[in-house]
This record gives sequence, C-alpha cells and structure tokens, in this order.
Amino acid sequence: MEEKNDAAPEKKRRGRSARDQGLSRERVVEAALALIDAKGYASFSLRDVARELGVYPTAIYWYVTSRDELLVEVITRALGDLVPLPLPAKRWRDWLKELFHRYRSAVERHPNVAPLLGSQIISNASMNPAMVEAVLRTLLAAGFKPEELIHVYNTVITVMVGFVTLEFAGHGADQRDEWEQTLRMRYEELDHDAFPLLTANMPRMSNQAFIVRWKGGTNRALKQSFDRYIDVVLDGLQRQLVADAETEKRSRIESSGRSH
Amino acid sequence: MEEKNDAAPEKKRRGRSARDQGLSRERVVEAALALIDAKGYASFSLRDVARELGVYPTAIYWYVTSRDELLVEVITRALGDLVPLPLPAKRWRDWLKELFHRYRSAVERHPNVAPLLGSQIISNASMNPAMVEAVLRTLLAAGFKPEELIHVYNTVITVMVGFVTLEFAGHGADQRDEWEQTLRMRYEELDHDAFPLLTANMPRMSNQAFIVRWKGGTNRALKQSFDRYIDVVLDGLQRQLVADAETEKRSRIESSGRSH
DNA sequence: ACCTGAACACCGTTCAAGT
DNA sequence: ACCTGAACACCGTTCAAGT
Repeated sequence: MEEKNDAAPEKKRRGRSARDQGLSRERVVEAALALIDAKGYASFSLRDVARELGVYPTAIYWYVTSRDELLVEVITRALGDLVPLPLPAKRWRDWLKELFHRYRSAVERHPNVAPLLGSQIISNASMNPAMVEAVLRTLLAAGFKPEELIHVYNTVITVMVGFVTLEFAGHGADQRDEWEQTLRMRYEELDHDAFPLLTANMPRMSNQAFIVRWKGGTNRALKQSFDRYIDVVLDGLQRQLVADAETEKRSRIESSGRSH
Repeated sequence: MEEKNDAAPEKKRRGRSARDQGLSRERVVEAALALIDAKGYASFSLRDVARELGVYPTAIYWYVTSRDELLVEVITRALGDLVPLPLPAKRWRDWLKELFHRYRSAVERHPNVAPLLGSQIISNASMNPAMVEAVLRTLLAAGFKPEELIHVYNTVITVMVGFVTLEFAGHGADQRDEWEQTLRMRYEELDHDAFPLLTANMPRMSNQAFIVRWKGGTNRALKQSFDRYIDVVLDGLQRQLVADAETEKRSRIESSGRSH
C-alpha cells in the first residue's frame, strides 16, 4: 500500500524533480501518460497526477478543463504522428501497411492507453484531420470510387484500430492477478467431449488467441495474426478494386455497342 | 439534478416494483444493464444499482464479489447467445456472416455497453467457450490448415468485435453535448487548402465515417460500411483458402513427378 | 496569472451488526 | 442466509482566497 493523503502536496521532489520551473499543459500531460504507463488506466486519477507534480489537485484545472480533455491530450501524445510519407499511387497497399504498423507500434509503446481507444469521443478527438486527409488521398489515388470511398475509409480505420485495441486493452499492472486465475481455470477445466477442438488446440491457442487469454504482455503470435489480418484485408480491398474496374470496362463496351 | 443521498434507501418502489420478492443475482444484473442502457456507462455505479433496487449499496455484494464481476455478467446478458445454427461446411462464409450480424445486433440493442467491449478482461470473461469451439469447427471444416487456424481465428474475432466497438462506443446519454460542439467546430473550421479532400467530402462523411463524428445514435452508412467490411474480409479469407489449395496441389504434383 | 485550500457530492469496498 | 449501517479511503470538480 502506498501512502496517499489529501493534505498538503509533498514538497520533496519525486525523482524527476517536478515543479522546477512551474507547471505547464505539456508537463501535466507528460505526467499523466507516465502514470498510465506505470500503473495502468484503471487506477488513473487526476489527484495522482497532482501528487506526482507536487501540487494541489485543483492546480491541474488551470491547464485542462476536465479529466476527459486531459485524456484526449494523453492519447494524442501517445499516438504521435501516424501519417506515413507519401508513396506512388500504385503502392497504396504499402502505404496502408505502414500506417497500420505505425499505429500498432505506438500502442505497443503505451499499451495501457488501449482501453481508451475504444471510447469514441476520446479517440476521435485525439486523431488529427491530417491523417484522415492522407487516407482519403491514398484511397482515391488507388482508384476507389468516390461513392464507395466512405466504406473503404471506414474499413481502413477499423482495421487500424480494432485489432490493436483488442490486443492490448485490459493489461498492465492493474488488478489482473485475480482474473488471471479465474480465466485460466475456466479453460483448464474444459470438458474434452463438449469442446473437442478447443481443448485439442489449447497449447497453440492459450494466451495467443483472442478470448482464450488471461496473461498480459506482448505476444509474438498476435503480432503475426495482425500481419496476416492486414494481408487478408488488403487482398479483399484489391479484389474489389479489380472487380470495379471490370464492371466499368464492361459497361463502357456495352454502351458503346448500343450507340453504334 | 436528481436527488441522491447516502441515507436510507428509498422504500417507495420505483416503477417496476423493485424488491418484491427479495434480491437475486439475476435481478442485480438486470438492473445494472437497464441502468447502463438508460444513462450510459460513464455514470454507472453500484450505488445507483442499489438505489434502483431499493437496498443498501452493500447488499449488492451478497450476489457479486466486485463491480468488475457484475460488469462481466452484464456483458454476458447483453450479448446473449451468439452462435448461429450449424451450416454445411461449404457455407462457412454465411455462417461467419451470421455470427458477425448477431454480435452487431446485440450491441445495437445495448449500445452503451460498447466501451466495455474494449476492455479485454471483461470482454474475454463474458464470451463463452461454445462460441470459440463453433468458430474453430467452422474454420477447420472450411479447409483452413491447423497451423494457420489461430491467425484466421484471431482475424474472425477482431472482425466481429472491432468495428462494432468503434461504431457504438462513446455514445448514449452521457455527457456528449460538450464534446459535440468542440468536435463539430473542429471540422467546420477546417482549411480548404490544407485539407481539400476532407472538406470536399464532408457532406458524405460527417457523422457517417469514423473519427469524423460528433453525433451519437445509429447510422445507416456505418451499417453499410460494416457489411462491406465483412465482405472484404471474407473475400480475403477465401483468396487465402484458394491459394493454399493451389500450392498444396502443386507440391503434390511435383513430388509425384519426382517419384515417377 | 497561477496556485492554495476548503468544500461538495459522489465513488467501491470492508466489516461488524442485526434479523 | 440475507441485508443493514457505519466507516474507510478514495474520486472529479467548483469556487473563493491568496500571492
């Protein structure tokens, strides 16, 4: 147990010498992200941030208007710049692949922010329009039609966010120990007759497949799955591109046939 | 503002006549889900559940050991039975499609639970092994090789969970009004020269595309995107299946060629 | 302008006590 | 067995006051 008190903030600087030249929005955000990295999101509090900075909790409000606004800034900082350098139009697959990898790397560096990525308001506010613009540019250049642009765009964003959220959310130093046992036992005591495939595949699935997980930490199998997942989606998108081009060609031939 | 007090629980039954024949785990979970449906997840508290049931907050602990355990039960109840009826092996695409639609429908009925789906521990604990088993059976029957089963499985789970989490999370009666303004303004004041594609596509994107959203509520464009997304992934998976079958056939021919 | 300090209205959870 | 009742150690946020 740590000593926590509501009284005067500690005047002794903790390690990184807080409050040396006063607070700033930057330093508040930095401290918040550091706390989430260290102790997880579940136990995150503004009061802890204040304690870490050696100030009263209410001092935070001079720099951010609410907890949510602070969290938006934290995610923005954690994600960093996601937009890859421009590539020739034909290399749209490579460009998207790099975008996905950049996003995953960012979350891998700050896995405890993952539970926040599911929360739309916070997630939306922390993504910058430049990224949206760049995705649209890439997709249009690749040849996707304006009418279906929105659906392809939505697919791209889900692919970027969905897997990684699931991969990293709910880990960290939080309280996982109790759940670890419960979940592990649930799968250990599984009936072989009722769940033949699941029990047979337990060695290759446990802690390497979604749902069948109870331990945190990074995991090579999931990284592989992520790459495979990306390839599946890009294959699917390319197939659509080809199909569209063909129907277009066909309809051009038909209409020119009619006109003669 | 509602009247909230820490004193004695209200004895007057609220609407649905709470406490008629005593509490039960079932009734606690039901009340919790009803509260989340009505007021959103952000403001959810055990104490509110107790108030709704007309008991002291601590009475809840006779039926669940913690807030997290209650939330797991809530998700389990909200998701319901996801496993589709068995289909012939060749119809694996239809089976998966129905699984995805069942999941989406469940979350659509209880959109306020969406932020919880990102949190692994809760999400994992609320999904039953029967679903995992059924997915494995379908994928193996479809012809996916045991070595890559885990990656295809992980892809399937992400597709099921990822899009819908993003689609519904962060909505409901919560506190969205303040953010609504902030986000709307951000996109309204966007520079046309710096973001030509985004500004040009605002009419078809605003509140219908991920990130470029500020209003809650269900949305037809996103449902369409979901269906397109599913098709893209299924196309990608089928392509892999075909590619695998071909390399296998080729290697069989080669080896038989060598043996003769 | 920037922070203190007190206060308000909440939380989840523990534990002893009642019936 | 099931719930009350008090208590503990927290929260986010508002607002007046200090410097």
